[in-house]
Amino acid sequence: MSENCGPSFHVNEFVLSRFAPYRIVAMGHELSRCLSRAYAGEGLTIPEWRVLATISQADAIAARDVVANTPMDKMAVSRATTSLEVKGLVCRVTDPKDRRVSSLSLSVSGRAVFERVAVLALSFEKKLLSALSLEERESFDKLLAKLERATYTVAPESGVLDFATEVNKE
Amino acid sequence: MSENCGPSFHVNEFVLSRFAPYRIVAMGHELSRCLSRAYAGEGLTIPEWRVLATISQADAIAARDVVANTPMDKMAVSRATTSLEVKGLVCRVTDPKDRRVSSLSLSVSGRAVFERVAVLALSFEKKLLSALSLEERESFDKLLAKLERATYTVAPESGVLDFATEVNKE
DNA sequence: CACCTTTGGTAACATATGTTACTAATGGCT
DNA sequence: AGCCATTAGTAACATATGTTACCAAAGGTG
Repeated sequence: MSENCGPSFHVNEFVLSRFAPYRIVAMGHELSRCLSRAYAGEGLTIPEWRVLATISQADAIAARDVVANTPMDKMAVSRATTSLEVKGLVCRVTDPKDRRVSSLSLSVSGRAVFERVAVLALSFEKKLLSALSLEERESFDKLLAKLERATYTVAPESGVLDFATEVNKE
Repeated sequence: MSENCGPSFHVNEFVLSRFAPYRIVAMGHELSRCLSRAYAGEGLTIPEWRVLATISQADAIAARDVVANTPMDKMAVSRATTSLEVKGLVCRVTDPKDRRVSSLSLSVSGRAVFERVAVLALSFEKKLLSALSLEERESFDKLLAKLERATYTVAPESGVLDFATEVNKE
């Protein structure tokens, strides 16, 4: 009781509604839900839309690069890709140079679907950001970028922020 | 082709990595993953931790109020509450005034678990926000609050932002 | 006080997501 | 070439999450 030199804050400080990570997660959840209306109309699921949108950013892209550029593991990408292929929205071609990788590209109808959804998505973003002034928008963009950098500055291989060290050390 | 007076932006504007809602969702996903390490050590799942944290904010609270204050539907809350009760971390008592509602409160060990996790969570938040200066932190807080208001300013009963109207109108 | 409506919560089912292995293809390395 | 380590992707299983329908308790309203 006299050796009380642990973490410097008291638990009473914890108020869920003011806890930044929670607020971001909760908002992300709600945004996701709102946005899903845009692609649900096209019969797309969230991972399908993410894969579609990621492929759209290039002429062709390997599945592993989709994994590297989205918050999805390779299984999720694999599943979404398969169903997109079944729907005829993406073409999957085995790369002759390295027959392990499959090169993904949008079909004509895939690009059409993407464009219709993209228009809705941009409209949504516009409406959301209209809550901020131009300067505020720029400011938010910068702050978000800084936090992204902090978030993705990962511990060696665990792929996660190592926050326990600060607490556990004597 | 000559009547091209649709939405004012072109699809080429859509770049996933600059799409604000996506960035927020992706960051939320990563934060969630990082944070889960804090309560995984206590054997808690994400919804369990949310319920625990929400109950901790009051002496006792009805399950429906947990639903109202978290991004979870009532089924998710029900399940998490049941398992927390099984683990002896929360007490569920039927309200004698209205026997439909169950009043939830933390047990002694439940509070202990909460406090241990809360310390880790606060430490994590501190580390995350250390990427920002004090002024930046205040600024981010305000901007986030504005966006939250915009996000949760819902369409009548759908509970979602009504962004389609802007697009569909002639 | 019956009757209909609303509300809090759960059961049971369907779907989605995460995990662990496994296969196939490749790239060194000796 | 022969062998081991690595990589891309998937199958099969276990969990988790979402949906629908349901029950039991309240709250009105005639």
